[in-house]
Amino acid sequence: MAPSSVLMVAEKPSIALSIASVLSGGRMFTKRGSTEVHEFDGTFLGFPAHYKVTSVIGHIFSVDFPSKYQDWTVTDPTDLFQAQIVKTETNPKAHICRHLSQEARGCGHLVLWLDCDREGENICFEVIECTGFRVNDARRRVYRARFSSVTEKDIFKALDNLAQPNRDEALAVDARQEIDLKVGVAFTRFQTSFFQGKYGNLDSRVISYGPCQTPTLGYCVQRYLQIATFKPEKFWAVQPHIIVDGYELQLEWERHKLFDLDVAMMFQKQVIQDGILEVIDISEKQENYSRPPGLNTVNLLKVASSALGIGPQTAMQLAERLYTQGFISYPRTESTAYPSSFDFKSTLGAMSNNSTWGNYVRRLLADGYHKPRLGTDVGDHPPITPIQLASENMLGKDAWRLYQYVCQHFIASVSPDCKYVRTKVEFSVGGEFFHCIGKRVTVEGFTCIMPWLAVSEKNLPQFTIGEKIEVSKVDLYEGKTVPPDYLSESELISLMEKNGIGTDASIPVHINNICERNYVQVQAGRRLVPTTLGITLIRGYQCIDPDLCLPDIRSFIEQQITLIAKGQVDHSRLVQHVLQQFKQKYCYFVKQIDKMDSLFEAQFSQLFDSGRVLSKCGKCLRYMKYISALPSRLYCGTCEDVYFLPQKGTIKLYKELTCPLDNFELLLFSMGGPEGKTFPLCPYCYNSPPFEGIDKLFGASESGNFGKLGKGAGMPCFLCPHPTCRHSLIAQAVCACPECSGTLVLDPVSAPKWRLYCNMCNCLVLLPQGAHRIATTRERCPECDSTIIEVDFNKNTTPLEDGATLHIGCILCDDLLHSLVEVKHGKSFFKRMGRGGRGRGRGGRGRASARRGDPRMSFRDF
DNA sequence: GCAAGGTC
Repeated sequence: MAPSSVLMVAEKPSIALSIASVLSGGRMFTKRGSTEVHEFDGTFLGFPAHYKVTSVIGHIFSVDFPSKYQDWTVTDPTDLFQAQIVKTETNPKAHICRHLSQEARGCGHLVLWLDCDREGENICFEVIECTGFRVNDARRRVYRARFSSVTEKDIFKALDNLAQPNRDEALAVDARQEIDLKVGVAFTRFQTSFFQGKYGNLDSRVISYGPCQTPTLGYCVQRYLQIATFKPEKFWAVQPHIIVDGYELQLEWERHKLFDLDVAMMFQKQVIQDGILEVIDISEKQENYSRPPGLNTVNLLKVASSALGIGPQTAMQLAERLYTQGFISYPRTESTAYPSSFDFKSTLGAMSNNSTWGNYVRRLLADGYHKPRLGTDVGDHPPITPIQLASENMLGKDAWRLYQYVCQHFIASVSPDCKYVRTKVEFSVGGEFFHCIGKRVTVEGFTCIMPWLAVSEKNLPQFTIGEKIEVSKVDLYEGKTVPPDYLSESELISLMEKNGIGTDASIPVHINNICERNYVQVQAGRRLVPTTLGITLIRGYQCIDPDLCLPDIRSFIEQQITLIAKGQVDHSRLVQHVLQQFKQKYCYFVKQIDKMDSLFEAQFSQLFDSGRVLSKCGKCLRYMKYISALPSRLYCGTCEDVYFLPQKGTIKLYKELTCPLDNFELLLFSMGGPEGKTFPLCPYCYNSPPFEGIDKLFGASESGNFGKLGKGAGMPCFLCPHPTCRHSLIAQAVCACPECSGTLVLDPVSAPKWRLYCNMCNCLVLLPQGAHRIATTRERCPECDSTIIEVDFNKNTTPLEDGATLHIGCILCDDLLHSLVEVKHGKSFFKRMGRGGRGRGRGGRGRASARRGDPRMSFRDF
């Protein structure tokens, strides 16, 4: 009987490799593919079997709305709460689903080695779906391997105790995905649409909302508000000094400080009047300063931010690289407990050849390293440890600093605790009590390797109980309470972890998000300072519905979906119930948005306060202002009208020319880059096309760039069918586009690099270069109906005989003109034009399908 | 254009 095939799937390629290496004893064949497949023969459940071990790369699918909900202008966000959702491949190019389906063919068993958490359980079912296995199929069985580390012992143990995937846990993740998507997208679309373009200096592409990012921002703003509303208070402290063995010693007051000057002065007077201190108690205490447990992601990120000045996003990227290069272990883990099988000796051995800590490590190995602290084992991955020794020039500066910390932390975790003796001497004088504290280190322990954590020693002179000492002076210290500093990134990470906002992998993403959305800025010492936009948003939520920005919103969702995970409630009933609650909150928020808007009004300038004057309004003939903040637009302060403009380019006045239809001054818009189009437009027509159906007639709504710009239909002059205006399509069109159903029009300001561009796609045709002037005429070519153009060559470079400069003809049918034009598409040549080209490349793809409804001849006929 | 979660 042929051995049956077993397909095993892990969450990432590295785990697949580890599992295959263990099960095959290193004798396997590795096949490339979407992800690697490791094959070998062995026994499975007591029978001979052929193994194939492969992996996914995280989630295979992610959720989104169907396309009919994708257009912001037609979808009411309220409808999103009841919308269908679809799962699509997260990374279609990776073809993971196809890969799994192919590998599963002919396999009689599927073993799921996904990470043992809820997300992993969810991915199990994604894998099952792709492979075509069914959970309760007696002929093709599905098994779940449960493992807490990728060690030989654990892998074999898991294989001997195969279980079933847990659908409830997977459904809990489905629920979270749907709730996060619907709530996040609904709020984001609404507030973006509401505020975007309303205020002049509100510069934001999208004003996002999310159950993780918004509470994260909330923490930063909360601290900001504490600082902003802080009222400093004066306080006073009595500070007696004594001189012992020639050294002056300042004593601390048992009352610490008082906020009443008169009372503090009264105590000072009492101490001065007495003038003699009595030692009333001396106590010594052994203090233990614990070595750290194993390093997990969150702690690495905190140290990276606070001590190394490396932000979480960058720190994770560096750690990821160190991991793939084999210098450190897997960097995404919550666990701080080392697996029982961890080989401390060899890891320490690897560390012993370093010049900074090598000596220490060798001593540790010789004297016997310490058992690490217990830590917590979440069952995901072992703590982050070094794997092999690296040097600075192997890694680069920041990667080296991060790596160095991983090494130091590891060594510290198996070092002795630091121990010191704390001495407290207490005094009384004038009925008041004072003390001083000394510290003497007895065992440096792990602080040798983490010197920045060293206990600072303080020596005290010898005192005896009952001893009387003269007070040398009594100061009254005056201080002022100070506000806290802005929230540090490291503090924020702690808060997020504690309150269950995000995970070790996603915490850096959320922090990055609120930076990118312009809600906070990272300032010196990696402290997060909220921007006006960030503050105004949070204050707005606080006015309307504080729940929206509180951390509880995340824990609420988590706690609800946990009911699904435990099988206590039905998945879809719970999702409907939670969404109903959020929908109510959403509707209330929409109803109350004026409250938030009034805060925006106070913080952001109205449109008429900002912008520079650019062009004249055709209605009132006064100048309008150009507002460059996105989305860029014109604002007429007199008419109080807004005219949206094409985005992502530069705009200027076009020679004070005006539109014959509405008298608005024309503008010239240039898209970026050397091959970007430049075209004229009338601000009024651009927003309100004068001829019905114009956008549809010319396909502008599908042409990508123009139909969707700003909030108008987006009709520049090159789409305008005005019969006599010299800027219209009718006047500037030359011939059909060789690439699409558009029309090539003359770029009126392209001299001396004259060119035609397509009014629909990005096809570009270069005209005779260096010509003095090129213009369209009203004549048509009798052969192909293209517009006859007039070229006035430069007299020094004219190709015409006898030094003549003026030539009139059709660029398709006139031999001379045709030999001087060149088709460009984006940055590369794609087609050889005409008969006589001078060494231009041949080949390229075939032409586009037949013209639709454009009577003019095309390039095809050459 | 939008969320949060996995991994690269």
